[in-house]
Amino acid sequence: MPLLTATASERRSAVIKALAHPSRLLIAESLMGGELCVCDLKELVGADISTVSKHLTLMREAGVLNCEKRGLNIFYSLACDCLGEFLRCVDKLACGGNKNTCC
Amino acid sequence: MPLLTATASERRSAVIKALAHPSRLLIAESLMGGELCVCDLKELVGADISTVSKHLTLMREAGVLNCEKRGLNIFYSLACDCLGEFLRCVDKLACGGNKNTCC
DNA sequence: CATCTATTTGGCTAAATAGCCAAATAGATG
DNA sequence: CATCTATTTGGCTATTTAGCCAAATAGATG
Repeated sequence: MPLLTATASERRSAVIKALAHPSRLLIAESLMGGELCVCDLKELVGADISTVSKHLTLMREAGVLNCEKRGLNIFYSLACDCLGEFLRCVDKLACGGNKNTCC
Repeated sequence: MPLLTATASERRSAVIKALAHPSRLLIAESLMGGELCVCDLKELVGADISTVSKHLTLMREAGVLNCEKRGLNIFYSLACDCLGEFLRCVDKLACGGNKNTCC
């Protein structure tokens, strides 16, 4: 399913999904400190490098990350500086979590 | 995996995941206009009511929704008014989408 | 140009998620 | 209290996603 022909709603979901996996969220949070190369991110996440690469591809295709090749390495960075406010909302919700069980 | 004993990172991911599915995102967007009951949301989403109910349970357990029983109906509402800024960031990213394919 | 390094891609298996139907539950109402 | 309505739960199948390994690729370097 090519993202270029996706509906606005599908693209929104793809962006959110790109941040919904624990490893991918960790990657995004780490990139708030500046760009990192794939091998740095592999250390960070602690998974096979091919797994990390696939996470990065998914995030890039969703529009969340940019990448740039310099020398031997490929450096990934956040496509938008709004991640902070995104996470501020997430944390507000995550703190409350599970309190309401009326049903 | 009980959410009460989850790490902060797991709870964050659960919140984001709760908004990452197209039907669930639609539900959340609709609730920005005020609370709705399960049968309203069933119409909106157009899936089996049991499917909708499971989406709602997941969102509630993640902390994204609250619910309240009144009369025969159960009304769901957003647990936090920050969804607007959350989506503002998502849309910034969703617009850019897929532009960068250096690799 | 042969080789080395960093990264991606293909292919596979295991695990998680989504959706439907049928059955159970809880509370309202006659 | 029998029944009705709204919703949830259980159980199942199909689809999607995650992760590993091995192989391919792209560009840098001797």
